[in-house]
Amino acid sequence: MAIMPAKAKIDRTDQSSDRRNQILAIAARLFASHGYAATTVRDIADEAGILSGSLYHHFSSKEAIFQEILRSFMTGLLEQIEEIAAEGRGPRETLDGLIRTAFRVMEEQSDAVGLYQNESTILQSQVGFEFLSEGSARIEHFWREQIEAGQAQGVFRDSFDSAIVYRFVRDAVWSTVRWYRPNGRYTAETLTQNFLDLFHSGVLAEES
Amino acid sequence: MAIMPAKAKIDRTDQSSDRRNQILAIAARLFASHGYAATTVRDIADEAGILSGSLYHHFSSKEAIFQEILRSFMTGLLEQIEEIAAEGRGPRETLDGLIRTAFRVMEEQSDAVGLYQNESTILQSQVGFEFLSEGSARIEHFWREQIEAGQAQGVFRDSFDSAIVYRFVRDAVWSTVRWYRPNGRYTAETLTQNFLDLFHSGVLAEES
Amino acid sequence: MAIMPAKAKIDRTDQSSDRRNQILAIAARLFASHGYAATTVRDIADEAGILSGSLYHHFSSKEAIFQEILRSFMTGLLEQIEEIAAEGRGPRETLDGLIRTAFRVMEEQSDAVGLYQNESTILQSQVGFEFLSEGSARIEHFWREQIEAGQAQGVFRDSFDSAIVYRFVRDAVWSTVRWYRPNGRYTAETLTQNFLDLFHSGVLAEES
Amino acid sequence: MAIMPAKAKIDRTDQSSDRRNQILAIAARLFASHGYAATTVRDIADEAGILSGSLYHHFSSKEAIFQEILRSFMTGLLEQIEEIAAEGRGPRETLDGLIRTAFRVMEEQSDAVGLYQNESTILQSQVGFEFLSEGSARIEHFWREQIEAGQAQGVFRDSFDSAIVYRFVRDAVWSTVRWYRPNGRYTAETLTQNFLDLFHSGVLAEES
DNA sequence: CATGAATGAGTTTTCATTCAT
DNA sequence: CATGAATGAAAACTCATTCAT
Repeated sequence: MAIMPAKAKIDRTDQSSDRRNQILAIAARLFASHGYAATTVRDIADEAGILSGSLYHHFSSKEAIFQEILRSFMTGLLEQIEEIAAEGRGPRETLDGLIRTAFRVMEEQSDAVGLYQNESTILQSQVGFEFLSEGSARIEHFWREQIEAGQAQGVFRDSFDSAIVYRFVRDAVWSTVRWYRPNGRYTAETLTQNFLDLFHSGVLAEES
Repeated sequence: MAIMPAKAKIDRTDQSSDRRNQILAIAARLFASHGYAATTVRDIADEAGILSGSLYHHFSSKEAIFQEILRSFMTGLLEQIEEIAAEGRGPRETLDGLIRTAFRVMEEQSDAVGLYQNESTILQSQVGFEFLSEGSARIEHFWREQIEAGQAQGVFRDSFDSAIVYRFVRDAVWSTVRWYRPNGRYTAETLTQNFLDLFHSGVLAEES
Repeated sequence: MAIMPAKAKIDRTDQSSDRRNQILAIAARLFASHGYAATTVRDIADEAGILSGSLYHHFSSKEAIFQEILRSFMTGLLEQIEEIAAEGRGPRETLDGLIRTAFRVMEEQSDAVGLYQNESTILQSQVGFEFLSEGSARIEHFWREQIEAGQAQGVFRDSFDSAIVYRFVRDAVWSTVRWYRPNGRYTAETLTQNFLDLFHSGVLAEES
Repeated sequence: MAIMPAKAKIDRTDQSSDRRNQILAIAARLFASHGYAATTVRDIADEAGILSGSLYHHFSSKEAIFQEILRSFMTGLLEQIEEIAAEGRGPRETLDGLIRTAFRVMEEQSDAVGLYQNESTILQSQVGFEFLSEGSARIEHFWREQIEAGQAQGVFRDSFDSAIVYRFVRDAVWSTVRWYRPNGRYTAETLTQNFLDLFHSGVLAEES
């Protein structure tokens, strides 16, 4: 089962020079913290220690930077999911794996995740960002297959709708990026544990 | 137990004229769909059928419009929660009530909710928007009291952290605004049912 | 000798209602303290307790208010000078009288004087404000006649140019409006005494 | 005796490029002739041959231009006065020197002087323009020291107040900028001569 | 690669003025 | 007389982008 389509590595100017990546990281952080529209190319250039005009030696436009950040995030995410799919384990183990992965990605790439969380509504139908809907549709499809397989096998209760539950889970997990602070009160592992616990069993105590 | 502080509503121009409210509604919709920064005062004025400068007869700035939308949303939300608190029911019933209310508010004020979801990260530490953190802190506090009371009474399992669970729930519920479409495939009631089911019991089938 | 031309009382809407005069006084104060351009009609209306649009029931434009203030100031000033001229005293007594009068006017109509001091450069060649140059030319003419008469009579030294001295005196006197504070350290009488002393004898001690 | 404080010139963008100075000169002229508020950034840009937005490449705001003009004027003026103070001559010679210098500065920097004359009232208590009051207080202090020293030494008559006389002199001298025209009827030297004559001996002839 | 100067189209905001009620 | 809503023109300022050096 292929989550990702045939590899189509986009490399406009694939001089993955340090400079480029450094700028991408700076931009991701600023976009995530102030919003894409509210971040100016000068903000990015300032932090990179160059003049705003000089950014155009590395990227063709502000939007190109934005796209590249999200595209590489989405590509990486799909690869991770692909790996889990490749393991071919049962529905419960697979979903647990997806959830663990999501929390890990949220921690490791918090800027891209935050950016996606804040701008996705607006991006959904934007030209040039179709890869986002495509990627997220592919992920949703895989998730629903797993949920429905689990329900068919009696591993999961069948009183809920797979699409709805998927979205609740997805949003709850990714939204943590808004309040999770590395080196804060909680570790990503604690979040994962708590989430899986809630996900598996809900809040109610056994009513034996 | 008081969720809201003493009423102190002193608006500089508190003429809740029809025109004002009409403009607020237009602005809320535009801010929610394109983002605050990407919405121009001219967009708002155009939809209101006036010139952009004329907006300043009603509001002192673009940000003032933004603030007023969020402030009245937060005020209304706190009132709703206050009502539930006033009923003084048990933890499970109270939380169920809060969740039902949230879905209802999400449906009725989707613009304000969407706006809050998309811009909250950026607003968190913005001057003039402190009422958002204050309100949300008050809500979180009430939620956690209920969760912990339920755990103490044995109604809820005590294997999870009240703060973490609250945030998962909050984010999952409010995030629905991003994909829920009135008159779409799902009703708000369906969402509520599915959510409560998941919230109460998780996904796993009884392992008897 | 007539300082003023035939009476041409300007009364566009000569309802010298209290309201009008009240507004003129408010406007004069604001124009004097913040400058004409930096004072908005709304500032004036606010202080008058009405809406800015309502000002237009009393005056045809912002500039009309400005003109009326300066015109009535100039008219009054010319009348005062006329009176002194009518006394027909000698050059020294006449100039002393003019100086005394100027300090008195400066004290009594500080707003108009201040306004004139700050905006005169710009107004000099403005259409609609020709009465200012006309009035001030008339005053200068009278002054120079007196100075030159005094020099001819041997009352004043004749080592200086009447036009230059007139301007030094005029500017020194009127400029006091910028720093003189009623009820402050100095009285207008003190200023007058000091000025006359300096004017008459300069700073140097007798070199006997 | 130090008139100026320790040099602390730290400009954010201290590239005294030709372009900057050129723009400053244009702005000074326009501000002086039409007033600060009545001069638009477009007026300045037009004369500089660029678009109004391009001004912001050189200066952060219209007010910043204003400040820079006045600040460099005040700095230069204080330096000149410092030089005179350094000569350490007697009160009469020192004051004569200050007056000569003032007329020279008035001629050489008529725009800045005119600007200061027209806008000082409004600027007096404006944030960011404190250096004006500070500078002028320092100058006043030096003048009064000289006047009082002269009175103590019997060089000057002691029938007048040093503060009042200083202000008369200052205003009479600087106000000439409003009517003095280079290449006009009078030279700056003529003004200086007339002023010193009046300043030293007043208008009255010897009453032998 | 980077600078520094500029463009041009747009933004929010201001404000004198008008006018139906 | 006054209000309240609006106009319309212009203001200051922003910012992505270009380009000669």
